[in-house]
Amino acid sequence: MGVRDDARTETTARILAAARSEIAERGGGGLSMRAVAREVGLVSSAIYRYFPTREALLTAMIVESYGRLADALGRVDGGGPAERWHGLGEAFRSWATRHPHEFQLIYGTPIPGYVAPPETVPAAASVVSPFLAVGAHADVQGFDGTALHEQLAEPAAGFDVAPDQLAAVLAEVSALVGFVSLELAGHLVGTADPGDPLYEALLDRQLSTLCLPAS
Amino acid sequence: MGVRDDARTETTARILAAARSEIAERGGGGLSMRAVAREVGLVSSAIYRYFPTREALLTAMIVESYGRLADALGRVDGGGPAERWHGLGEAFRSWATRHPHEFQLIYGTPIPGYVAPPETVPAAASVVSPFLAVGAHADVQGFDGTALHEQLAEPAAGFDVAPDQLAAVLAEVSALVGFVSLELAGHLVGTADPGDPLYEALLDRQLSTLCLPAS
DNA sequence: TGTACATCAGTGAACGCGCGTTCACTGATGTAC
DNA sequence: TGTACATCAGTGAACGCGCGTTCACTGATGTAC
Repeated sequence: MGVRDDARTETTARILAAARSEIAERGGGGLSMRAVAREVGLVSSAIYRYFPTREALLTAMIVESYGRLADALGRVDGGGPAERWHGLGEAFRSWATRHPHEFQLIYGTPIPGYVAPPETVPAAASVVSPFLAVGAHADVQGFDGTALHEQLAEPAAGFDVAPDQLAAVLAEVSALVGFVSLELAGHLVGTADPGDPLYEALLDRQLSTLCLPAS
Repeated sequence: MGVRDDARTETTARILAAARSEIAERGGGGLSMRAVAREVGLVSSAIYRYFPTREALLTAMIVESYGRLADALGRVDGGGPAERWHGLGEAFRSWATRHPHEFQLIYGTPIPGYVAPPETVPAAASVVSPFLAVGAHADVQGFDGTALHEQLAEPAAGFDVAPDQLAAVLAEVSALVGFVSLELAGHLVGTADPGDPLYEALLDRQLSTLCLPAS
């Protein structure tokens, strides 16, 4: 690792940071190679020494965002399954509130013309994983349709949970995504704004749906 | 209503239709005045005789999309509250699947730089209304926190429902939005894809959460 | 250790593109008398 | 009913802008002998 490699690592980091702040201002769809270069203090063409294409930079940002959200979830600890689910739910919304555009980047409207490459798949899974780890303790009722079980048998085995546990976790995580999306977009203004009490109630409802043991 | 007024009405309709097809191809963020003009067969500046600004055209599209979704929900009928909720859920997802970009336009990532004017608020409410009409028959358990009730007392009165009914309906509608968003974005590929069985299970879970009477 | 060559980060100009919006104009439609 | 004027839809040129990406270049860093 000579001077050159150090510089490359550092510049790459600065580009990613600049891209993140660009996304925070204009959203993922508005991410512009030239704007990022400007912010880093490089001439626009220099970016292409690091990311061959806007798509590549976007992919890096998406993977990084999943990672940061997963990290935030990973910091949740202690308590029994019920407390952990609750903690995960809080951490999820709290991260989204602090990084709305990164949240939208991964769970919002797909960016027109951008196709997520396969490397984003495990990154996306790393967010669902902690929820699944807790969901493995759920005594799920009602997610037991035949078609559903057939479809989910294989992926559930891969995650080491029962099919109805996977089904319930997917449904409940999508409920969290929905709530947070609406809240960030201002759809709750005029009714449940701020959203804290309703989100609390939603999490409590999830606990009773999932029949998670406490302590 | 002379020739001039007729022409104006018709051209306005053609512009809206063109804008809708543009949105279907590039999404709301990519809506371009010039592209719409091109599609209608007008010179680009002519659009400004009809919509003074891109914002205004976007607003018209948003209001129209809410209206179309509300219409689709309005076509759901028959049965008791449980069947109607189920029907509304199906109609919601079905409309979103048929008009993904219009769905994203209203429930997806806010368009950078666009601020929704007040006229979009009643349009948005017209989508929640049918769910609330059914939710008024719900025997809701668990959405009864003090803070939540205080916050929702006034809006709930406006909608002629109890605060815990409003809370539960908001939470459950946001769950539908979340599921459909994830599905449209391809987040369920690899697990619950196609999403029909899981969505069915989600609706069934909602029925039992809401304790809606059948028949 | 010193020299010759290869690598590669960053430069600056250029490509071709599309965008929102303004403006002076034309000609057809509408209105008042 | 006919004429004079006002309205307004649509035109075409122009404004100033930002974009992604390519390319030949320079000079500093790295490597082989």
